[in-house]
Amino acid sequence: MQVLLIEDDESFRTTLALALKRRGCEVHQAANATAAMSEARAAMPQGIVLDMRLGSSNGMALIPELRQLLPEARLIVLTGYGSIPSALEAVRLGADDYLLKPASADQVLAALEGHDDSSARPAAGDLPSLARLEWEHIQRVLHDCGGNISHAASALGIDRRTLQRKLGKQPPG
Amino acid sequence: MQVLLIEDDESFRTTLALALKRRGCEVHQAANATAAMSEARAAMPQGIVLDMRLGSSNGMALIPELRQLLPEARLIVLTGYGSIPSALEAVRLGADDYLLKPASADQVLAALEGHDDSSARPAAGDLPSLARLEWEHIQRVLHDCGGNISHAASALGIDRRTLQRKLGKQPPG
DNA sequence: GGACAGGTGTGGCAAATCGCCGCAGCAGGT
DNA sequence: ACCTGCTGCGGCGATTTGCCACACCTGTCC
Repeated sequence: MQVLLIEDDESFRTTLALALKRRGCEVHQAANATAAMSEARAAMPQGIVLDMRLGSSNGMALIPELRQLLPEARLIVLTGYGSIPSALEAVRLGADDYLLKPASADQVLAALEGHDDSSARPAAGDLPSLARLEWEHIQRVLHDCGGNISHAASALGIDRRTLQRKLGKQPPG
Repeated sequence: MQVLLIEDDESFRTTLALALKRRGCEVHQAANATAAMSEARAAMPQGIVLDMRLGSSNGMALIPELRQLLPEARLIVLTGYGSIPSALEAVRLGADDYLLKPASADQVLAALEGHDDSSARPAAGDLPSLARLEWEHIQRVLHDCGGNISHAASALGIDRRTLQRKLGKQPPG
């Protein structure tokens, strides 16, 4: 299966690309919107994995273009923070599925093959604890700020010192 | 506009029904799956608001039936705790939009009319503050526990007294 | 080189918060 | 009546938070 991986975070992209290759995919990579479109035209992949946040531009805008160029391709959106409205927007624009980072390579592959990944669908009665939710959100925002603790703290609305103290502790299990 | 409101929580249903009537809708109500289908056959509404959790049964299973009976109707899913996978599942089954409680009557009406509610869609780079995320999660879990503060507190992993104190304060803006 | 801005790690301290106890009231079931 | 479970409230010690300060490092600009 030919897969086009559009993702600006290089370490994450290469890791995922390697994992997909190991699972038998032929992987093309792109780090920005223009490279993504030219790669798509050149390779005509059957599967696309698209990050929502490509540097400054919005990956969402790429969905219709990709869909028009490759109507038959399987288009998966991969995003860091994700919300229900943005997920619905993505599928309205033509995406087939919508995954949250960190997503395992198996989850991505299952989405590319069109399987419903039941492991990602929480049971009806299971609710994350407050501490766990907080920790996951902190990790997401921190990664979103490129590891910049000061910016992450102000985005989270808490003191930089408090963020540092929270990061120094063990994640809740 | 004829609207069918399928929701088992009576107080929430009557409140929302009143609000929709005040906005010019003709509202039919149903509290369970069988009543919903017979009401749908009788009234042939143009709009449907469906709660995901109807007592013991799963509202998700109703979506294909309703869609088959009323292919032209606007079908909105309304759910208490909600997740991205379940939102995608709902639209795959034929829902048009997916809202989280607590949703204002204006939000519901906007969804019924097919407007994209931009107020619910965060800008691409905007990240919710920790306090806001915590507050929303608390509201969700609390509603999911049927308003039972003790159960919600233990589900959240915090003390009951702490939950009471948090609830006594204003939501973050 | 020197000045400067921005990010990070560390410490201290008052104020706010949390966890945990108790108590009383009130509804529902036996 | 009795017991069980949920709720609201107060208090107290332990923990956490917000906000200061300071030193260190890394670039950039003059």
